[in-house]
Amino acid sequence: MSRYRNDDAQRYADIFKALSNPYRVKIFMRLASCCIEASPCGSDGQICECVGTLGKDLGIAGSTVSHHIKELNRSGLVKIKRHGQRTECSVDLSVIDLLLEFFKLAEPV
Amino acid sequence: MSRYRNDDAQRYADIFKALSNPYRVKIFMRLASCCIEASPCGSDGQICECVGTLGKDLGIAGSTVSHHIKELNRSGLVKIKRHGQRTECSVDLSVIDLLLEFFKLAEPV
DNA sequence: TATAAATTTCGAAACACTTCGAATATCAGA
DNA sequence: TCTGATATTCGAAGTGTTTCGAAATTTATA
Repeated sequence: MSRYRNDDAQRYADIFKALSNPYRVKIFMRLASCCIEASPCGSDGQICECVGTLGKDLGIAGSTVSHHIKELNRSGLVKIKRHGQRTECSVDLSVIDLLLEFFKLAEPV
Repeated sequence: MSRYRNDDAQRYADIFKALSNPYRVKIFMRLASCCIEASPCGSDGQICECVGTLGKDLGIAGSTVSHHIKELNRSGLVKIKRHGQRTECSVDLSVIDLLLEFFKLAEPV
């Protein structure tokens, strides 16, 4: 067990739970992709999308999209920031690094 | 959305759901770690642990450990193989590679 | 200030997950 | 073949998740 810190299990479980729903995975994919494809749309040059555009192609109610984004935010995967009428969302890269480390530790040296 | 294949969302959600429980994360950590720390204990030289040893420090019923391992297996994260009285478990490295790619795509280039 | 747009909160229904102990199954060795 | 060790399946209770539409909130603009 020593390659990992056993105390971190709950933290990782929370993050993976946030990605355990296909709609949330799609939202995450989209946010992660727009860092490259879209031009910066955030208020401070940070790249993000808002709840409305994220829910557009998902075929679920807006209230459900809002709920899913809140879950992603709670886990730390996604940052949200109100700007005017819109809530802008973006992937938090520090959590991505954490997860990359998590799975790198599972690979043989 | 084009850095990712939208159709893969369900597959990823299934894998992350398998890791959305802290006991399953602990089991995964332990299986991932023993590839280095423990000497090979699998029947064919493959490194693994059995249900009993995995559940030892978890403080939950054996039937629950069995259930969690089945979930990990269903998602493809863990291979299981009956050998004698014991069921040997090991991490499937191809899924680890898949997940490393998933999160690498979320990092800016 | 009044209205419209974007989002969140709320309550409810349906469904899925977690965990246990008891019962059952599988297998090695006496 | 009988026994003990290991593991799985089953049924049940409690809890958590998903989704919706309606209502409320927040903010820009007429």
